[in-house]
Order: sequence, then C-alpha cells, then structure tokens
Amino acid sequence: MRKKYNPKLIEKKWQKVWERLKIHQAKDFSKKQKQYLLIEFPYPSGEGLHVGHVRSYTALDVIARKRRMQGFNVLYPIGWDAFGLPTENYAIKTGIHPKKITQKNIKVFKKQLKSLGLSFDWSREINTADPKYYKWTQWIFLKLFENGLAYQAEIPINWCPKCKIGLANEEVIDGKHERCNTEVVQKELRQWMLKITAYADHLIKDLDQVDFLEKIKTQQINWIGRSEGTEVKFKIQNSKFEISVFTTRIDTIFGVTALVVAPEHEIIKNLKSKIENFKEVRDYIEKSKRKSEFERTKLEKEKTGVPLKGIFAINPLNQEKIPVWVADYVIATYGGGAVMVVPAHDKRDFDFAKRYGLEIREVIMPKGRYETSKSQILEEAFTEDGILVNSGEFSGLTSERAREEITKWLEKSGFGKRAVQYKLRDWIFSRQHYWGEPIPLVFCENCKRIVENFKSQIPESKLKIQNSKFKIQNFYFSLGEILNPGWIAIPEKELPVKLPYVESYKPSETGESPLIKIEKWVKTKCPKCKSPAIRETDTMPNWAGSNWYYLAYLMKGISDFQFPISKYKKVFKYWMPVDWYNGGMEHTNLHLLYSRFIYKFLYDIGVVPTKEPYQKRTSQGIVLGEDGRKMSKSFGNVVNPDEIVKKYGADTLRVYEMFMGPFDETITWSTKSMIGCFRFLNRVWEIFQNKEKIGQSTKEIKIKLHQTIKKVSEDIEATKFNTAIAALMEFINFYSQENQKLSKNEAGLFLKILSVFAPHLAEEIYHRLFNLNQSQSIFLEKWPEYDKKLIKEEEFELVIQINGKVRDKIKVRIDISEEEAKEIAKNREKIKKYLSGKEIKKVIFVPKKLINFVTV
RNA sequence: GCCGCGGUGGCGGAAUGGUAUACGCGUUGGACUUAAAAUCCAAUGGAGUUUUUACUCCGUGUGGGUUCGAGUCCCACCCGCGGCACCA
Repeated sequence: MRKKYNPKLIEKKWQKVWERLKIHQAKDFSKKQKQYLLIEFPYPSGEGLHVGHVRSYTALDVIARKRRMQGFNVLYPIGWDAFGLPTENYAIKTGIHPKKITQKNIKVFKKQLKSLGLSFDWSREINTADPKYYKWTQWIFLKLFENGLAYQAEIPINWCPKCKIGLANEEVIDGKHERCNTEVVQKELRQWMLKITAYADHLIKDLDQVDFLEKIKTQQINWIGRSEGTEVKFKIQNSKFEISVFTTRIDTIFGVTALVVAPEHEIIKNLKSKIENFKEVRDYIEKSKRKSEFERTKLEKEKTGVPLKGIFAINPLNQEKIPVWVADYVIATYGGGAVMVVPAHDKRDFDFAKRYGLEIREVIMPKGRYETSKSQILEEAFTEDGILVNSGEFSGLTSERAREEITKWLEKSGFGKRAVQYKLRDWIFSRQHYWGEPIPLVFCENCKRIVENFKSQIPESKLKIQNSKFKIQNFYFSLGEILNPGWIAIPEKELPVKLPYVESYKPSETGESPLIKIEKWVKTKCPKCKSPAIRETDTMPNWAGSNWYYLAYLMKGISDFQFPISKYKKVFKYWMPVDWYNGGMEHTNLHLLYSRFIYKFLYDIGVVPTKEPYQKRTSQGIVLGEDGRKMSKSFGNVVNPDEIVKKYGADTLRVYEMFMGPFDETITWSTKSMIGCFRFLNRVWEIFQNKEKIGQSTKEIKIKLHQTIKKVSEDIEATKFNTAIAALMEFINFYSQENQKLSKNEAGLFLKILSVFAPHLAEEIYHRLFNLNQSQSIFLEKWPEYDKKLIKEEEFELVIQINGKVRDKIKVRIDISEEEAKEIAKNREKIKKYLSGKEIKKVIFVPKKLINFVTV
C-alpha cells in the first residue's frame, strides 16, 4: 500500500536520527580538509525566526551538507547574539529580567531552527550574554585598552532623547535612531572610543586577499572613505595661531577667497578677543548646536555662515589676505574642521560665495578654452582638472602636475604636507545601558595622581608603542592606563566583571547607565593600589560580542572558555579563517568592518593566525512580504516559518527559499509559488514509490541525469540555487515520462543531489530504496561525480539562419564539418525558398550551434 | 549629487555575442469524481495570414551604434532598488 508524502511523519524522525549519529559535529584537528561555514548568529528577539533567517541558513546548510559528502570536515555552528536593546526595553516594560526573556526567546528559536533540519553543530552553541562568554569580550577590550587603542573622549555624540543612549553613526539612519525612529540630537558625553581608524588602511588593503562579493568590497571602501590630498597651514595675521586645512585640490589654491571653519573649531575660542563681531559669532554657534545633525545636513542647499570680522588668514603661496568665516556646513571631525573656499572650482564654495558676495576667481581652465585663452564669467563652478591660470609660477601646469609641484613647494617651505583623510571615525564603544557587557575598568583617584605626576617624564614617542609597560612606585601601568590617567584595568584572573542584578533597567535621566544606582557594586577597590575606586558603569555596544563569536565556537570545542588564551591557538590555527560567511547586506558597514578590525588587532597581538577572519563573504537578498513591503507586524504581512513547516514541511520551505529567485536579490514572498515546490516534492515522492520506475535505464535518461548532476553541483558553488532546483525539476519531468526508468543506483545519485535541499525527504526515500538501517544515512554517502564521457552529446540541433534569422533546424552529428552542414542546410526545402535567386555572400558556421547564410 | 546593482510574458524569473521567455506560479481546456479539492494530460508573448498542414511580422525600459547575428558589447537618456551624502 502506497502512502502519500507526509512530511510530519518523516521530518522529526530523521532529525532525531541525525542527532544521534552526530553526523553534523565537527572534529577538531581531523585529517580531513577543514571547512568552516558561518552564518550571522541570530539575535533572539521576541518575534521569533524570520523567513529571512531561513534563507541565509538554508543556503549555507546546502553548502555544509554538500561539503560533508565531498569529504570535508565541516564546522557549521550556531549561537545567540543575546545582548541587545529590544530585550532591555521589553524588560523595562514588563519587569521581567532580561536574562529570563532571553532564555525564553532562545528556547523558541532553538525549536524553530531544529524543525528546519539545519545541520548545525549544536555541541558548540554559544551565548554572548553568558558570563563565561563575555569574560572574553571583556578580555579583548582590556587588550585594546592595554595597547592604547581604547581612549576616552568628551565628544558631541548622537544622542537619542527617547532611549537616552549615545549612538554610533552607524545606528543613525536619516537623522533618526534606527531602532526607535526618534530624531537624534547632539550631546556632549564622556565616551570610550576604539581606534578603528588606526586600521583604516589595512581594512582597505587586505580586501585584496579575500573573496567578498564585489559590492561588499566597494561598500566597505566607500565607508572608510580614504582620500589623498594636502594639508596646508594658513597663518593668522598678527597672531601666533594658524588654521590647518585639508584639500584634495591644492592646484586651486590661488583661487582661495576665504577660509571657513566649523563652529567647534578652537580658533574661535583662541581669537575671541580679536573677533569684532564675537556676539554674532557666538549666537550663530549656539544656533547651529541646537540643530540636530539631521537638520544640519537636510538644509544642504541653504548654506549659512558668519564672518569672523577682524580676522584674516594669509595664503602661503601669494601672501594674500583672506577673510575667515564660520559655517556649520563644515564638519568639525574631518580634515581639521576647516576648509579653503575656492568658489570657482567647487560647487559648494560657489554657492556660498554667491550668497555672501565673495570673490570668484578662476584659476583652472578647461583644456579647450585654455588653448583659445579666452577668459569668461563662470556660470557655475568648474570642478574638473584643467590648466592652471592666475597661479603665479605654477600657471600653465596641468592640475595633476600642479598638485605635485605645489605640495612639494609647501613641504619645502614648511607650510604643508601630503596628507590622507578618512571618513571613517573612531568607534564609540560605550553605551549607557544595563543589558550589555560591563566595561572592565575602575577609576582610581590615587592612581590618577601617580600617573599624572609621572606622565610628563615619558617621551611622546614612547606613548605610541603598543604593549609598553611603565613602572611607577612599584606598580606597573599599561599604555592604556598611562593614556587614560586614573582608569585601571581589572586583571585577567578577576574576569568576568559580572552584570549585577538591578531593580530598574531604566537609564538615568542624566544619561548614565542604570548600573550607577547600585552603590555596592560601583564602589570597589583599585586592583592595583587597593585604594577606594569606582567601577565604570557604561556597558559595551551590542556589536561587542559579535566581533569575535566565530572564535568562540572554536574555544567552546576545546574547553569551556577557560583562560589562558594560549590554550586555543592551535584550534584557531586549524580552523581559521572562516571559509564562507553569509549574512545580510545591512551588516556590511557595521558588523563586518568592526569584526575585521578586532580580528586584525588579535592578529597583531599574536592570538590568531591570519590577517582576515573571513575568506569569502556572500549576502542573501531580503525576503519581502507578499504585498512587496518589508515584513512587519504593523503591516500584518509577516510569514511565520512555523506555520509553513506545519502545513507543508521543512523541505518545502527550504526548497522554496532556494528557488524563489536569485540568492542575492530582494524577493517577494509568494505562498502560491511555494506550493509549486510542495508539488515538486510530492512528485518526487510518488515517482520513487512506484516500483515500475526502477529498472533498466535508457541512455537518454542517463545523459540527462549526469547533466543534472553537473548543473546542480556547479550552480550550488555559484550560489545559483534557483537554477539548481529548476534542473532538479526538469529531471523529474523527464523521468515522469512513460518508459523512463532508473536503476537503483542511478535513483540514488539523484536523491543525493536532492538531499542537500530536501534532506528529510531524500533520506526517507533513500532508506526505503536500499533498505538501510538507522545507523546509515544518505549524508554519509559520497557526493556524485558526473560522467564526463556520457554527457558528451553525439547529436545537436543545427540552427539554420538566413541573415541572422532562424529559418530552420535539423538534428545532425556533433562533429559535422562546415561543408557538410552547408550542403545539408542548402538542400532543406525552406532554405531553398529563401536562397533562390540570391547570392550567398558569406557563410558563418559555429560548431555545435548554427550555420548562417548572409545574402545582403 | 556620488558609488553600486537592475529594468525580459499576467506574475517570480532562465539565457558562455548564436533557437529569447528554461523552471515555477497563474489562466484556459480536458481526464478522474455525484461534486469539489487534490492529482494527471494539453495549451499558454503579441498581432496577423490560412479550410487545414502550415506560415509571416513584431517583441527583453527609450533612442542611436558595433556585428553575419545584440537581452547580452559601446554611447546617450528614462525609470526602479541598495549604499553614502555639505567628507573639502
């Protein structure tokens, strides 16, 4: 009696068998070739698993299953990125402890993931909010601190007034906090910063060594935003001060008709007494401070500014006296917070000059016009390269030459130098929140005094050497402790600094972390000098734990996160780098860059064996709701994977997610289309239940089978999962035809290539076909190789064209010569008709493809 | 504004410069059924010629170009998506 395909009856069963057989567990130091596959571990939100997760995880599950069958020692791990704001917000709302919420959410996620038959190695499950785990997150911070890469700054930061939290640039989208959509304002706060900018060049350069999607590389490069140019010093008339300006167009320096500084620029304070209109200037600065970053950038067209009356800068090239302005379109944190205004050759400067009546002086001419040497009044800025005019001794040079020459001149005369600027800023690493890793530092007044008394004796140069130690009064201070006087690291053996229990998770109104309210925890002893000290109450951002989690999976396999780090060097060496990392495009500028930075640092201090953590990076496209909008509770268009699994089975969901469209493109969910995949699996089930379909196979179907093996194998490697599935469907369509049979072994080959997409179904049929017992599995079999000889075809359909238009087709031998093809083609009735009375001017013959007669 | 990607049937999408629309969905017709669902079979880009067998023309965002031949290459433009955005 045949039974209908019922995924419910088979999926749970095989999941248990696989777990018992431990076929998904990786073996450290196995002699097999290693293959480390990684997906972005989920944040266990209350929303549960999203079909977007499924797309990413299934894709690498396909790879993982295929690699195991190809004989690799595969590591495909999973864990939880458990710290995060939504959990904390939910805790505030409900009064339930974030830890409990997280545990509950993890349980749901785990059940959902397991129901999909994903071949994760659950024995290495990790959780970033586990003290054993975040002990190491803290350790990495301490290493950065020790090496002078963590520092404190009182800086204007993006501040979300609703969440009462400082934000990284990366968390601000369109001037709004990405999580809660509240308009962000500027606020000065003491923050821990990480010097990611020290790695800017490496982060660009080492992209050469890795295999990332091209668009990911470009996006990272643009984000880092390196530009080469010249730094020029403009002396202030009758003053010891000078303004340093960065420009990529030093060739235009003879066209400078003003300098503009950012409102935060120190020159304003320094020259306060000399600025004749100081009140006006102060008012302008106050006003621009009140504007949010959003307003400042939104009102792009309306550039405002105020002159610093009585202040003049001297152009070092021609000694010209030029006015100085303050304007909030100049960014304080880039290029020294000052720009030279060249209205004739920069669009923004042109607008600014028009508005305030500054002189527009042409110093670069387009080549064509230079030759006719006609000067003309500029209607708009000419921003391209050209030939220099009105530029003293540099007139007549090309822009490119002039940049070289003028920079040389400046270097010689001490007025400037070659310089590189980055858009990338240092990473704000403090959060004023509860649900994160405590920053493992204390503040000690006594140590502060000791360090400050001593600091002046240390030569500048020594403060730049990473990992330096300084002995003062029998205490050793690390570079970080010298650079940040009073801040003392918690020793490694005292880690982790555990998150204490709190009653209220609400941030204080001042913006400080809720931890500040726990006096018992805050007040402590300095681990160095044993004087009273205060703990840092800021916690780390949610990216901290995800910076290194791919190493945590490896540590988990060795020992349960015990110190010291030397325990793990061997296992890092075996597994790293990650061979293939798949995740969302939205993490390209944040997580991907941050984790590369941290990994590079770990490489520099000798912890990890390679410069880059990820050898290959791909991205899946977003899955939109059925209505074409982003899936969201508020639109009511969320597809719940549980319901799909319940109704159609995990295999259908998996196959559909791979089939729905090109893997890296955004795609709209369609339940109707998904049913097509369900039908396909049903057809597979039915056909393999039919004993009459097993038998002597024809050459035709053998060829088709091996072509399918080839196509599926190749398409998987190219992440063209959609066409791989199409090929599987085509094969089944062919096999469904009357008189088509397969031998048992051939049927097995098909099941193997299907098994990576629909593991449960394939396993079930495979077992029935070969009468296997439960210690055997299709996944312990070898991935099929296609038969090269077999798929060499003997015949092909010759296309006959007249002037490039298809007029006839005929089957011929594969090795037919041009002459033979010509004869055959010419004698076809249809072709005769077209050729009669016409002269053949040319014949084009493409072997295995076509013949084309040209008559015109 | 800058950078990147894309525009193909009613829909999702296939196509190393060589048969455009594979595969799937939908639709229509048929088989099975008391009926429906499910399943199976067939047709399915548009317009036209023809009693039929058949045949012709037009078709990959728009306009040009290169080529025996262009969805694919080149130029210009339009539209959509993603990222960055006063970065000097």
